[in-house]
Amino acid sequence: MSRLSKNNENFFERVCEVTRLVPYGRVTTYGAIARYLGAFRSARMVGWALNSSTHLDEWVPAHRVVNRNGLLTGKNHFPGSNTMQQLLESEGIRVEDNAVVDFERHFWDPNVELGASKTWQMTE
DNA sequence: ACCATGACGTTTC
DNA sequence: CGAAACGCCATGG
Repeated sequence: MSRLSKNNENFFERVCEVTRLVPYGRVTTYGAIARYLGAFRSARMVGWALNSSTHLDEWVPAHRVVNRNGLLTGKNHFPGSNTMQQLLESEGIRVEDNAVVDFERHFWDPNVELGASKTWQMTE
């Protein structure tokens, strides 16, 4: 956290908040969170924020956040060897080869679930 | 101030 | 359909 601009702090906090809102047994993607925060182009920053959140005292279900392919790309950053996978499996999510099985079924999009889809036509 | 890196995503070959 | 390159934005050296 050192020298984080106000804007960054806001972004960081929102990322943690949204991640905490992910229901039990569900997963979301970095892109979905980024889009929900209005920074679709900064999907990488979501991972950056979550990475920083790991050292926070507040528990953040970062294991429920995967990349667009449903791959547990961040599992390498969790303590232990496959903590992320174990956490997901303990929630009823089946993981195979570092990828979430039936990813679409477990996918939880904040833009849809939170009903903030008013910013849909932002593409054009 | 510049270059290299990263828990991503999309486009191009 | 699979791999590579590019783009984004912030951090670290």
